[in-house]
Amino acid sequence: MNAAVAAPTQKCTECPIRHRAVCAHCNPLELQELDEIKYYRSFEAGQTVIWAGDKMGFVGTVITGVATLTQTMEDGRTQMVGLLLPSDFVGRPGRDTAAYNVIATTDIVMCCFRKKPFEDLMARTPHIAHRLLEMTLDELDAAREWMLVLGRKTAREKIASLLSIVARRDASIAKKATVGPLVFDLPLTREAMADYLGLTLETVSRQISALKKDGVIEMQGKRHITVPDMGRLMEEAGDDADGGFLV
Amino acid sequence: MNAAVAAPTQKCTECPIRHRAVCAHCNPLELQELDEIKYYRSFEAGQTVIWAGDKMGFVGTVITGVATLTQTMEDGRTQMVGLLLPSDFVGRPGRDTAAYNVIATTDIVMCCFRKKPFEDLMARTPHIAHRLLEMTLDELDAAREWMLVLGRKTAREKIASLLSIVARRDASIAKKATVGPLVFDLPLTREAMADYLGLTLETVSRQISALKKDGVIEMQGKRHITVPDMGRLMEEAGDDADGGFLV
DNA sequence: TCATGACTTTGACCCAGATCAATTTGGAAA
DNA sequence: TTTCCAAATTGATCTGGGTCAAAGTCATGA
Repeated sequence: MNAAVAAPTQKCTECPIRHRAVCAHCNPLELQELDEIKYYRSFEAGQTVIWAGDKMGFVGTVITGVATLTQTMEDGRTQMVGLLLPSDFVGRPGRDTAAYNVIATTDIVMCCFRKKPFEDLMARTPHIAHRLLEMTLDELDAAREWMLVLGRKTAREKIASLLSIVARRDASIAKKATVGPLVFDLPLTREAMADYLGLTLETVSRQISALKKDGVIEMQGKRHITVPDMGRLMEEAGDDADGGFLV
Repeated sequence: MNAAVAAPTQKCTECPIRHRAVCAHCNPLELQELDEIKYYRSFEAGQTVIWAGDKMGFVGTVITGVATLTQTMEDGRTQMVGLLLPSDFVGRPGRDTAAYNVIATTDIVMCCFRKKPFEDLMARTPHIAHRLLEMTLDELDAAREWMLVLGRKTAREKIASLLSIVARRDASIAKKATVGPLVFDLPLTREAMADYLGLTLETVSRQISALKKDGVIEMQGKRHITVPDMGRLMEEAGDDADGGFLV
């Protein structure tokens, strides 16, 4: 039950998130040593956690809520490069300025560690580096999966891919069965979805309407979504139905 | 001079590649212990090093030549998700099947380590995990930079971005000055460039012709390129001229 | 030298998604 | 309850890049 004191190499038993050994219910890095230097910070929806280029004196994980990592070009075009759901790690040991804007899209709570103590502990504790390497490799896989979405999928497939990712992450966390209808809240505005997928918000809106019309999804209000058939949604996303998605 | 025996934490003095502490001239992971278990493999241009899903019993780094990491959808759409230039690492400790197709686009030489001995050594040698974490974080940055290219740049900007990356990597390795004209060979076919950038090969060809016509680049034959003004090229790529690119 | 075939370029046309422009919706505050 | 307004939807039109098709180039080996 008490996942916080599970052996370091053991996966969290509460949250069977694919490819992720830690989750919001656990000590984010599964190490008791870290408990002593952690602290919590919360941010409101819309708040910027940190701007690209700013000094970043901490690392941490998202405990609850959703944040995004974005890049912006001088003319304002922006691309989301990371979607931070509960259990995701933020920050980079060994670098002292943030490379991306980190923005809370819902109210969030983060578990943070000041960078210096964290790095010291990491130097002393080989397991942290292993854990962090594993997490970083998972993130790299997710980024590469996303590159296929950005480079080769149609607008409809892109939307279906995003819904599929959020639905599965949400379902994992909530420990719902993966068969039968799936219900979840979209934690992103249409604009954020557009920035995620390299589209405009109008196209996002149109494609969501189309998926709704075709019965792939049902909506209650603007954010609450029901997926009657997850297999159908994944088919729309252009994925093998057995699910290659790594997020 | 003998970079292979440099202290593990020291950057390679031969190849000042931004964000990368190792290069083709060095022991790929800067650890003498690894010398004892390494072996070399070469592949001819066009050869597949490994298919996605196949068992992968080794990890390694590219020593010379260029390879690519690609993903393919059932209908044949393919997206390159990694460009492996000399010093880049391939393979993932802790996973036994390849996640992507690895294809040699030129003749290549790789320095390999059988996975089991490598993992054993990694468990015993904390520095390897740190080194690998650092490299993986660099790759993640590169992947995210690439996501901006895929999601938000125009075809012309995409081509300029790719040329800019290859030019800089090539220039770094060859230790050329970064001012004045830059000369290099494109190690990719038009089709591979298209798969990198999420374009068609026709669009790639047209945009290269356009950059040539506008004097941004000059070409001798189909692969040999001269960049008279690197700043101009980076401007075309939509980057700040001080160079944000992480590859 | 010529034939071969892979790679590249160029042209003509089309369409998915962008852009511009109104509305409409739904949730929160008064 | 009504008001308000950011977020979302929908329509009309435009265009960058895709698609299909036809040459052009060049390295290779017979």
